[in-house]
Amino acid sequence: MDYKPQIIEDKWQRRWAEQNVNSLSDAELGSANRPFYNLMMFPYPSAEGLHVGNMYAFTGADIYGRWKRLLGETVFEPIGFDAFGIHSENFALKIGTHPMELIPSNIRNFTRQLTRIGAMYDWNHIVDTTDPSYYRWTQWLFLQLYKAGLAEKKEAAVNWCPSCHTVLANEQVIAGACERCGTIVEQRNLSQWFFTITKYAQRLLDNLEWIDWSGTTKKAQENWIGRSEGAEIWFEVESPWEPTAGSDAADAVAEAQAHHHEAGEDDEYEQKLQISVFTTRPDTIFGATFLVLAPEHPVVEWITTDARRADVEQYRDRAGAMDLVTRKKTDKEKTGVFTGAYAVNPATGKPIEIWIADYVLMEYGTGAIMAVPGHDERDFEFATQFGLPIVRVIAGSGDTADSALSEAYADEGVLVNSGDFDGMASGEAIGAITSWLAEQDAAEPKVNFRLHDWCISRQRYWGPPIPIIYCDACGTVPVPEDQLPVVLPHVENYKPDESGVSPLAREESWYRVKCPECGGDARRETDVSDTFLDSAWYFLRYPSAKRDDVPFDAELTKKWLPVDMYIGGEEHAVLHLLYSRFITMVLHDLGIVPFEEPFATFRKHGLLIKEGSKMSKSRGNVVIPDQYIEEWGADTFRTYLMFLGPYQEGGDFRDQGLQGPFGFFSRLWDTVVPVAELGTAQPAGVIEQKMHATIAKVTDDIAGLRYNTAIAAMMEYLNALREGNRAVNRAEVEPLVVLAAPFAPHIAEELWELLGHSGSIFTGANWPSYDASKTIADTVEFVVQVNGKVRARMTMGRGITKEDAQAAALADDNVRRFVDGAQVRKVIFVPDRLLNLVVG
RNA sequence: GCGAAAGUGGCGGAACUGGUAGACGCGCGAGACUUAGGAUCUCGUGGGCGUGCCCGUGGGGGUUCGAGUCCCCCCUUUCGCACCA
Repeated sequence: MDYKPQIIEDKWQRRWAEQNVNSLSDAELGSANRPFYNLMMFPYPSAEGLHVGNMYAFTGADIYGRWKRLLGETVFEPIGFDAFGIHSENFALKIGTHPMELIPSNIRNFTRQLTRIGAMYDWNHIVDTTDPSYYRWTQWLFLQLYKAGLAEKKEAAVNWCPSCHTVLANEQVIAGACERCGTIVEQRNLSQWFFTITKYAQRLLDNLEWIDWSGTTKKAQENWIGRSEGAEIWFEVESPWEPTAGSDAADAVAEAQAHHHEAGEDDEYEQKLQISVFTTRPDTIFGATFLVLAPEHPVVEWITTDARRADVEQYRDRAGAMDLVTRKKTDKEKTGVFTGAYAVNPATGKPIEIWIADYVLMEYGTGAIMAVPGHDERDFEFATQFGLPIVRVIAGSGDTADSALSEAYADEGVLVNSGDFDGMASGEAIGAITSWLAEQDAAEPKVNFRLHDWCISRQRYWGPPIPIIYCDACGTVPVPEDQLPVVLPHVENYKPDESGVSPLAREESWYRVKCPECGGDARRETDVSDTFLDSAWYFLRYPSAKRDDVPFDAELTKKWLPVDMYIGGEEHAVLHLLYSRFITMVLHDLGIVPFEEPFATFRKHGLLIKEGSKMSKSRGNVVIPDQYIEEWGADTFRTYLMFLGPYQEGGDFRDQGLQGPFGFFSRLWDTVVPVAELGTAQPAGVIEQKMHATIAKVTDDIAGLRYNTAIAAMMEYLNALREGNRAVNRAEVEPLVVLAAPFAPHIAEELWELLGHSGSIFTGANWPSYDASKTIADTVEFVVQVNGKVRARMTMGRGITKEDAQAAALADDNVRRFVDGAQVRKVIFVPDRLLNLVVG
């Protein structure tokens, strides 16, 4: 009887489904004593089907879950579909099938594939983000944030493809062009909904200290949040300058005045406009020889002089037409124009020119910088280009106050040309100058974050409608919670157009509604929300997937969350994983969930490559799991994926490699089948030690996700069992079947049954235990070195003394060749390992 | 540019707090069984020659009785962020 994986796998997959082996009933969910929530990142159900990358992630997570289950924990391992979003919609447009038909068929295909890979998913607790019973609660979530003042609508620059008539995400713009049609993308200002995640920046950063996540993932979040400390400094715009009464400019001045009055200033500052800048280097302020504003900075139109207005307008138009990706390219030449206006450097009291340039971004800091060309590379380049003054205010070692600058000196040093601060170290001067300016009410210490507010609105069709109604009388009105979901209507023409609004804005019968407050005529928000909002809370939904009265049941949430183990790709380090943390933190603050971090443990898995190169459709080297599973069986395929490299680092997929695990399972089969007839016996002496050591190693390796070495250890053990053609007994082989079960569940089930057990190995077996004292062999291979070089290896009893070892070593002919005639100066003895004789 | 990780046989990869480099597997070589099997089983497999030695973990220094592992400098690759002030 040969090993026939396809027959076995079919049998057990059928049985698991029929007997509900892998799903938890609601009663079990509610009563579990040792709940373990084992989560993997739910897939986007693409039309291409399950990718080997998905399977790699899922298999690694499934092994962990199955192992926990064999350890006696109640493991909840759900799966779902992240099916809304631009990818699905674009693909639907391309092939001309409506997403409402395409997605369900993709999901059916994924379900088939996910069953075939042999993961123990709880098919009774599926989540599909496009199901109204799910997105109803996504909309509910939006309303909670709205009510908490964390959702607001404001104008923002977005990428717009004039050919596809749509907004594009930054990732969809390749070298300034639309990824689909190649048209050059423009910037448009559209009114967008934002979640103010920036209010949580510091906490999101602080909690990274204690959550148990892969280090690289934490680092990526830390960089993305991008905290920088420095100062905000105010530069007065020089008179003569007067705002027109009632203008925005006048309001801005009034605001500045209020600020000064608050600070107890007298009226000296009346009628003055100030431009605030953020800098991490206030120590260089004496070298700030001009200001640069982002072209779209609101102050620009008020301060520009008549003589310069034409040039300024032209430059602003050009910058505005440029797409965001090209604009942010670092290697392009610096451009900019002078506004004609001057500001006063608060440190030197001297007037400096105010320029606009596209290298200054409105979205970071205050949208304006003090340019210090002597000590900032970009400012240096700009000043050189336009002949602006460059002053040295920091001296590095060997520099004097007058040393010429051939390039920006951005390092620390000693202050020069800085008035009373000359001679101070730059590090110290940061604080000293900030305080000095603060006394004059010209600056304050400031922490700035790179993180932006999360723009969640999309002018698209395939997403959950944002549950907001606009009423002329009442303004912005949230849809009452009892009227959720706002169902996404089936729209024939869901193609985005030139208008800059969602296709839903063409559905008058849908967007015309009565105001929930006054009953008057009103209009729905026609934008839908970002897919990342769907995935920012799905893990909360799984245990309560079947509830339609609440988004998540309080008791179940308390019992099962935070997620115990979350495994996923590093590509989501900053988006999904950050948004989920933010949403959870908000829900915590609103008293809705009792924890503020959603994932107690997160481990990233590595990336798979194929025969040394990246997998891609264009290379045609994408591994499709189905073919391999059909050929080799799911057990072999799963095990090979885990064997080809360290799980957290990824590895190189080579077709020939499948032979290894397949041979292992064939030999395991050949070894166990004859044993099934025999009774239980004690493991043989030599085998017993190896068995305990193997159980210890496999257990430890799985816990650390070192699956490749766990598999190697099982192979070694099987090789030891088969060595010398001895009779193998049941006590030697049964633990191995259980060790292999997380990796190869089907063959493990079959062998378990052949060994005379009834029911599933996952409910019937216990993870084998080991006796630590039995993991150690009685003899060791002992090494003798002379001057650090190995001269002999000898088998010794464990615990041999230094004296005995030395005597044995000196009795060895080869050792003697190197020792005789020389003086032994030193003897190094490492118990049970080696003896090093230092001679000379 | 900033941040992170990694460079080990023909290949994928092992190697605990410094202590036998190359576990396990692929591939390859020889043999056994036998004859269309992607088999199975035994033995071998880092390189070099003088067959017990020499050389070997990206390169160069250093610490040490002993370095893949620790320290310094350099090179290369991959990934993330990037005109972030």
